[in-house]
Amino acid sequence: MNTLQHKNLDDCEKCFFKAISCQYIKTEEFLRMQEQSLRVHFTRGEEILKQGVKSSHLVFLQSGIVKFCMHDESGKGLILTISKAPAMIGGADAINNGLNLYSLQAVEECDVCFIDYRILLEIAMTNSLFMLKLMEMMTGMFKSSILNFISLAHKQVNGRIADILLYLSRSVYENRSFTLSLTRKEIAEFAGCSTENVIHTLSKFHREGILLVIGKKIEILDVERLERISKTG
Amino acid sequence: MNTLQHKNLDDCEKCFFKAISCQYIKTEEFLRMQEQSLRVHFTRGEEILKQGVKSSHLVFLQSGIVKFCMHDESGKGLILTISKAPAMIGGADAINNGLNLYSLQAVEECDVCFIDYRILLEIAMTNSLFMLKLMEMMTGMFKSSILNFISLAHKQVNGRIADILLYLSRSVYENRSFTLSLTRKEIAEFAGCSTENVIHTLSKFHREGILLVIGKKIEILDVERLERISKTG
DNA sequence: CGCGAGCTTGACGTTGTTCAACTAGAGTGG
DNA sequence: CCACTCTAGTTGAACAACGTCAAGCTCGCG
Repeated sequence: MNTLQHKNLDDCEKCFFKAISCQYIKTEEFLRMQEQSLRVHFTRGEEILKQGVKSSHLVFLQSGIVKFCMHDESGKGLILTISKAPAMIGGADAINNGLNLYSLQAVEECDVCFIDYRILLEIAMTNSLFMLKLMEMMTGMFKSSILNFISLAHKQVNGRIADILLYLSRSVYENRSFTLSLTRKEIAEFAGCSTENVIHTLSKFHREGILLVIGKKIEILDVERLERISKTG
Repeated sequence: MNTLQHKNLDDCEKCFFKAISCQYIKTEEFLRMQEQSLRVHFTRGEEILKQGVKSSHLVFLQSGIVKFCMHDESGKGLILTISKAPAMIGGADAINNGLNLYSLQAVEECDVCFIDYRILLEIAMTNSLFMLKLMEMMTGMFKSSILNFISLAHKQVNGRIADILLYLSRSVYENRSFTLSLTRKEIAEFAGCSTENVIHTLSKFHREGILLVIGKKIEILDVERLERISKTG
């Protein structure tokens, strides 16, 4: 499936999840968790988590970019959201009942930690503040996908693409200019429209001087106009 | 704003939230929470919670049906989901940072409890199992709206209306035949389409023998066909 | 009896999908 | 080193889906 690195203290030293955890729990508790955790490297296109499978681990993204996706009954793909590291990206389902709501797939090279849910819970049970923090991270995870949906569900394609570009620029690549790690087809699955429509819209924005589009390289030239398009739908 | 009933032991006796809570916490702890809680009655159209306002209370729906809604920049309404009692309907935002993501509005006569978040948290901090249960209820709340979105975001109107009808029938009214407490306009805001389109689609389903539609009264005659429409988009 | 809100219908233009044809780069194998 | 093929991207045209508009309907309420 993919190269599995050994648990490596060096990797965990600079870990964001460790930093947060150790504000609340003792280092030896973290190490106990770490022993039962897996750190795995994924390359573009590999599946990190599979929709419908029982989730027994909390999933934390150390580096890279992932997509949250689903396949509906007709087989068409569908992207819920895109997240960049560091972030909690899965496992909240473990709390409830257990089946993953969505699949996770690497969009770029990724490092991912799978943290054994039982041990995590065991530790969290003795530490309310830590539990609260976990809760916060999980609801935050849901929140961001809901916000994405809201911006997408009731607008037409111009506005949706504008939203996606603004989102990618602000929250993923954190730059007005970026090199897409998504294909046009993936953008289409994110926007809920056809690939051709994405291309038409991108080249329209390009013609109108809102964007600079050269293959995978995109630069937002006129942020305000893009925001206006996002608002007017 | 609305008629405010006094805290009434009788009302709380049959409360679902109490039943769940008291599996984990002591009765006197619950009573302490109850003292700082408000039970409020709402009638159709009244606003229970306002988007953007700081949330300081957990909101629990005792009886009735509510809609989760938002207003986008252009002022168009937008319904995230519909929930029936008993359910946790708001306040998960309190954990995070505080502003309500969405508004809540009564669709029918409703009884709602506002539970002071600080006291709830105080109690939950001393009781991990209770905290875990709360966490479960909150993630469940998000989950249901995500599931709704998924079914809606990437289908065309036929499929979306079919989904909404199936959802209302199964999860809200719990009957193949029901009397809508929503207007066509509200269904349109749920489905993300125009009011006219809702009407066209409903009467098409009626003509084709899938539904019986007489004003607000709807009966699903051919569940299988409706499911097929939901799947094929 | 008249008014207004919600509902219904059909016509028409816009938006978006589908299809088919074409281009460009990246392997692959002889 | 050159076909060959595969995938991603691009373009335009035809067609279907959907929103908008305008008109009329129905029912409840004053």
